[in-house]
Amino acid sequence: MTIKDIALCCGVSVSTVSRVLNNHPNVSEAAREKVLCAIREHHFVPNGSARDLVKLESDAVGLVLRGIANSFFAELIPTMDQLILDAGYTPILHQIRSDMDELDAAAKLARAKRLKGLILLGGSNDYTQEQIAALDVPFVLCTYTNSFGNLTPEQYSSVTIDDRRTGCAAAKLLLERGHRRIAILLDSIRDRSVSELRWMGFREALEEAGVPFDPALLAETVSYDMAGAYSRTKKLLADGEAFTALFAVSDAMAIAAIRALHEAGRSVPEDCSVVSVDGIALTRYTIPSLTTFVQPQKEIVCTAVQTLIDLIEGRGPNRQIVLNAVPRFGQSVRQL
Amino acid sequence: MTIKDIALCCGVSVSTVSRVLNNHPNVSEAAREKVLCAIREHHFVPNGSARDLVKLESDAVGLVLRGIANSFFAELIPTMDQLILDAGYTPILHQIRSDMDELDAAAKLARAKRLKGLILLGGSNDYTQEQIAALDVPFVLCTYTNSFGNLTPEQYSSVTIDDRRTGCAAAKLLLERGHRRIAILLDSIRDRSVSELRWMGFREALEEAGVPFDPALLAETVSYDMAGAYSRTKKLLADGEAFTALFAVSDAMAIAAIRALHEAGRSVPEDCSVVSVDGIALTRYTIPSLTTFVQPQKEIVCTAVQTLIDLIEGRGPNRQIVLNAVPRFGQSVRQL
DNA sequence: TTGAAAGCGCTAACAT
DNA sequence: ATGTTAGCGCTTTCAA
Repeated sequence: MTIKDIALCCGVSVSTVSRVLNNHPNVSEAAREKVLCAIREHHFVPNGSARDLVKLESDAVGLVLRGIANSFFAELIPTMDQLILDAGYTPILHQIRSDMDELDAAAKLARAKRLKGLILLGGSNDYTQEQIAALDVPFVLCTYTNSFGNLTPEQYSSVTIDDRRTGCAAAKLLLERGHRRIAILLDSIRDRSVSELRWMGFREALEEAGVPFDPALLAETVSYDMAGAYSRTKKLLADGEAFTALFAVSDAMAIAAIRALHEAGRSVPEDCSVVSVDGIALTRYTIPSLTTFVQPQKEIVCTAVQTLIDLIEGRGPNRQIVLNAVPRFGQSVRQL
Repeated sequence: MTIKDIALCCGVSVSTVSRVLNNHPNVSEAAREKVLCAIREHHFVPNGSARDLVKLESDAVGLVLRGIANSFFAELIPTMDQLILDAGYTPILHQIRSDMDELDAAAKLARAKRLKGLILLGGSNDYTQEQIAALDVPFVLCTYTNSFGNLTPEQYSSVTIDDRRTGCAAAKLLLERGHRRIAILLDSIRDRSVSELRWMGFREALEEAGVPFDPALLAETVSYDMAGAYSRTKKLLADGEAFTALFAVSDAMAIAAIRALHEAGRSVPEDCSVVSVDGIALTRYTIPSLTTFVQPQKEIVCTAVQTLIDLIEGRGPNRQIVLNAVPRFGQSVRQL
């Protein structure tokens, strides 16, 4: 069923059908009625590819998401979707597998679908000039800080919290409460992701406080999921190193860690304090509720979308926006 | 940048470029090399719309998801994606807002994108013949049971657990452990969704056991999120009706309820047992871990994809598959 | 108010 | 092995 079929069965030309489809003014009531009727009757929906092809301009912006199962990002999507719609654009969600290069995927997507812009959620922190150059549409990196110094501010836009500073603040929060032997649970200290940055901040804070860090308290997981965090914490406990607090780089990891601690007979916060980062909805409800550095979801979303729209509509230069993650005090931390 | 530009700058015709792009055999090494080089240099990516338009057949199957933030469904997506790819098709994720008609959205999507098939995740349980008729491609309803009897088995395929029976089993599990005053936390008892079905099973079990249900123990939330479940449980507690157990129709709701109980000074399972449905990854890690009726995610995904592929490739008729949700015993239930 | 026709970028049949 | 060309379904001038 094509526009031609509809035209045929209504005794009008394709242009008239097209006009009706696009709410153009110059169509007689009679013709419009006839066409609409045929459309309803045949459940006709115009072919998107043909439509997109013929119009040089698209109004689509891509949302490239790494890992749909990551609650923090999943929680951002609905609002982001809505804001993009409100701005008059069409959001296109695209999730990519964790083993793929998100910038490459995004660049291809942008070209293949003629996107107006891109928002990248949850990528790495270490992009090369070349990778960035491949993106020929405006884009905003969500949760990226140019911490490895490869890019210049003119080259990219970003909205993020300061991961390093957040790691630092988390450590300080624990130090201030008397903790000295603090374990850290993270993905990897050299994956150029938030893990590495939060780890750097964490180390800094300890150093500044003159507290030596025992490498035995560094717990790197293999995978970024709860199972990995759980078993790694088990191992940490089995190794027998003493610690009174744990910093987990994500809420999900913290929850898995708390379970491991619990099973080892160590209550949180009585026997071990736990602090993490993200502030997903769940953390208000767990027992104990989590003390976590909340990423300002609403602000992140608004700023990211606004920045992108400004770029698309030529209203502004690339911007790097760094927001504050503020601690929300739950029940997972205690004073020593 | 189009295929024509590449052709021009390589001194070949568009067909040669197209052949290279599609790995066709009859291209000389020299030409292929030249073209590939130009493609790399210009970061050329063929226009997807033009491609899709020209080929009558697409290999796309749509995954229509209601609510990306729902962990249960979010956890299914990656595997489903992979299985679809393995079968030689291209998955297209499409999330729709909760206030939209998912069948209508799916039908439009199928026509607009010439989809080969559809998998619908997390819709309602009450579709009309008309709605179904609008779908002109094979489809599988994931978590649908024709419980309101509008459809005939020839009309649709589905993969689901038996929600009614699961509600029944949940109630029985609690009854067997001596509970008589059991509260139930759900979305709505008349939204034609899983809530209503699980509620029906729950009532059945009570009746069968000769245990009268106190309407004061029916807790309907306004929204399907944790905040709603939390405040509704608070209200239930404030109302002062006694109950020794709670059945929550989803894990997320159970977790929120446990927090509300906890804040009211009632521990789980000591002062109140809690059982739920879904078996999301998280439930193994919460404290207490949840006793929950686990939906067999892997089986659901495999069966759904297999059924769809069979339908697409004309290998089978519509099938309705009902799987078992089996309880996984956590720490949230105790014997009275 | 309407229709005829060009062309969006690509693939594939056909011709060379 | 390579080029020429006819559409895919639609929107949009332009002419009537």
